[in-house]
Amino acid sequence: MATIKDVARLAGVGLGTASRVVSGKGSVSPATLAKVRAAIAQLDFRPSHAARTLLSGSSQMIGVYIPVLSGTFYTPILQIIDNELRAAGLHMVVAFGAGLGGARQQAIEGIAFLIERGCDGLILMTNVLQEEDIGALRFKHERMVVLNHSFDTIAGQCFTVDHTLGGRMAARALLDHGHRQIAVVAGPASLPDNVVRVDAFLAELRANGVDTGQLWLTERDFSPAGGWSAAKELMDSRHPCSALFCANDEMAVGALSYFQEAGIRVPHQLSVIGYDDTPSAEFSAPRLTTVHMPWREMTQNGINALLNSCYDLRRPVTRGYPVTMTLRASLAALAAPAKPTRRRKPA
Amino acid sequence: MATIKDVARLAGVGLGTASRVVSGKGSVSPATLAKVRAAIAQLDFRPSHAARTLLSGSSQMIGVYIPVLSGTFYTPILQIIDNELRAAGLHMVVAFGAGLGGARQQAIEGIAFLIERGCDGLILMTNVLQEEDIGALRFKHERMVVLNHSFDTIAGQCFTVDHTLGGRMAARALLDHGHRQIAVVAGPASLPDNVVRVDAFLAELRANGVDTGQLWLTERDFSPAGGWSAAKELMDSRHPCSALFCANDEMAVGALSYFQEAGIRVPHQLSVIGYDDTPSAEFSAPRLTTVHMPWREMTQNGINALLNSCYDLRRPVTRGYPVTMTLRASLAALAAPAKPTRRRKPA
DNA sequence: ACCATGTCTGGGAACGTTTCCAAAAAGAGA
DNA sequence: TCTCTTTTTGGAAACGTTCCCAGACATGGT
Repeated sequence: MATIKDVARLAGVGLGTASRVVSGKGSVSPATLAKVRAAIAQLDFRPSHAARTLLSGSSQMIGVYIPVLSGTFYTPILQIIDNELRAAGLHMVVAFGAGLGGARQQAIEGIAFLIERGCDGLILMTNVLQEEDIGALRFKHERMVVLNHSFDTIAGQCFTVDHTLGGRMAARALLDHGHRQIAVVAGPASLPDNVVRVDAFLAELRANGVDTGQLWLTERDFSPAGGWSAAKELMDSRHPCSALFCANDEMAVGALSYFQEAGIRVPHQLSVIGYDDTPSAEFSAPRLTTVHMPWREMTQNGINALLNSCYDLRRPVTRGYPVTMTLRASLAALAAPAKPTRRRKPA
Repeated sequence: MATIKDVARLAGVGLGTASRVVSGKGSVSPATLAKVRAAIAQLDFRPSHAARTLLSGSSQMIGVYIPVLSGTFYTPILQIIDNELRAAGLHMVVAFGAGLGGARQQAIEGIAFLIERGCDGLILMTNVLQEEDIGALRFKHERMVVLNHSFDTIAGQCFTVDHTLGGRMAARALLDHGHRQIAVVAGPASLPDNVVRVDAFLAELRANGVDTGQLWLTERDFSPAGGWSAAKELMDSRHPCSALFCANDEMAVGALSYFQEAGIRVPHQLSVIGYDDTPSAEFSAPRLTTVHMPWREMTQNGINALLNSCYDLRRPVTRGYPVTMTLRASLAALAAPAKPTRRRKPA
């Protein structure tokens, strides 16, 4: 790889002059400019990123931690981040959870990797860290934002969507369509964002006179396989219900797969709604009605806040983003509200 | 951030000694070792990656280029790469296609970014580059492998799966289940790997006496939306057929979504098979029969070859990986082979 | 001719490591 | 005690950049 010294030598100029041409700062005579440009082209010179980072202390790199790459939840957000950062002339480095330890240990290690790599700022998507981890982290690396989870100690650097509103809207959508016998597949009880949405969902049902005490509810791990097994368990239980709320789209997709297999017709026999509005909801069979969470707005504002703190910018940062419902075929109005839904035994 | 100078000063030793402790190379007396270790812990010292890279010329980083992050195709492969690299003590940096230019321009830019970043080696997943781009690239950066596509000029650095066999197996699966009236949704004609699998599929049908001249075939862009619209077009055409082959799983999932919507029962009225065996196939409705391509084997061998060339290793590299069928509910045997399938008009 | 005011240029210093090399210290054998 | 080896140590050099400073050179006003 050619260095700037080679460029300077070939162009017959000094180091400083060559550097001025490369960086575009400082004045250079037109004749020299042309000479150096030619040398750069001839040698296919590209400045060493490592050297620049070492000298300037800034890597122009933002690190992103996500727990897993698979699934349909994180990748769209990653895509948004990458686009925004590129537009700002920055680059994204991603770390995933990996290794032997538990989710918390993986997160700590992944984040350590990003710091070590010299990232100017960090974007963290994890809800398994404890406040104390954040405390230790803040000591090492101040410039970071957290997406989709709020840590009390750094609430100002956390950007979340309104899961209370999301849960409530899911309930409203079902109630508005006449459903009152509703089953729920919740996510892990250890994840605060899951708890918030499910609690809000149940609260809204109660506020409308639904007895949530006798409602069928189970907990799964946010995976399609979990949704599938939960759906099977629900059907096997023969618990009467006309609608199913899944706390994320992936579980809803898994549930739809089971219902098709079992011969349960969605939405005619059973309505299903999801949560998140990930790409997997758009072409499921049937297409999934789901709570559209403002991931894009959350992400963009988080990035803006981070860049402000990293590079002394004044990008606008707002909080509180609208939650909407994406209505698709998996939700239908209950024709006869009072009568329990008839269901077939799985084929 | 503390530097090794701070460590040396705090421990009361010279720079070289501190460095020896950090890198673990060279002999240090037990007493000094303890002192330096303590200083490192106290200052929470972490060696600067940039400085190491600058000095050694090796970044311990492997760059991966993929065209898009969304969808279910690339992420599992990315996950495999990340796991393998971590196990080897290396790190992965990913670049996606982004920006204004076409796919080819995006790939060139993304790869340029990876080179600039100082990656020791490159893993490229793209079939839009031309041989001449590879030629230009090879001039700049020799250490690279290409996955899922073969460039003649660097065939030894390309790792692919056998799409001829894959296409043939898809055909065999349908023929074995009695299907002879088969529709096809191909991928983009510009992508060689698509062409190979579809040609092999058709060839196998012909070899078994199916007249592929009058077979219904359309071309889409590998997306679920494309699969959906192709399925609709097929139904609207009222072309008689008992099975549909989609050239990838994403299109198959989109097609399944349409069939559900239109009231076409899969597999009873129409069998559907996909290609790739991505995670999206596992919990579709119905679950998708698909050609399981050996992505893991391909990826691992590609990584091995790359690491051999980057770090003078002797990891085993093989070629030619088994292709299998993953049989799921979307494929059923044709009960009455001679009789055309009855179909309803979409609701 | 002289000085003031620019514009342009070249090279040293610094960034944080590791890798040398030489020197100091410590044993070991006589 | 002296010499010869071995272990341990400290610091200079280098990696490729950018920034700064000083100097060269031109321009223009007196």
